[in-house]
Amino acid sequence: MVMSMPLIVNCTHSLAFGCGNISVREKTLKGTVCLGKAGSRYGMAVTGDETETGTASDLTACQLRNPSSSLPQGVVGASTHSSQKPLEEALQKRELRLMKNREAARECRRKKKEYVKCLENRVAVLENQNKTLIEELRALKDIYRHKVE
DNA sequence: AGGGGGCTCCGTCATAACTC
DNA sequence: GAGTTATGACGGAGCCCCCT
Repeated sequence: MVMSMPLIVNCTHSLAFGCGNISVREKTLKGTVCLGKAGSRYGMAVTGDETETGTASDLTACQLRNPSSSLPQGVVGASTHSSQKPLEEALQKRELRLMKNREAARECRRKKKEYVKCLENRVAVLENQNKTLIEELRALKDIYRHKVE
């Protein structure tokens, strides 16, 4: 995407996804572009300057997916030398967290879809406007040409 | 029929950003 | 600073289409 100026698109459904600047935050393992929270949390941004940072994304998928690392503190190995209660509590806490995150992910995807649809609509509107303006310009040029002749 | 590729959706993880 | 929320990345599952 090449944009010299951030294109602000007024979109009633923009919600968390503003239409600001999109910057390439980092290069990932798959080589996909990460739409970072560069401008602000509530803005997608498009700028010319790309940065490449060494973050957790530089790790392998396996390194990132150590299952035990995601367990609440105290869960790993807790069963070996403590009663069952803290373990159960921790597992419950984890379940709750996963459930909340599941919901959050759903909502986030819904908003993103809505945002994309909104942008597509905006593109259609602008294309129509552009066509109309071109027509208008052509007509005015015609009128002018006839006048000078 | 079945297998491969592309697409979409979902759950999970990691982490930045936010809140208290 | 700890806890919470939002979101990109990733991998798996299911579906569809096309080719053999």
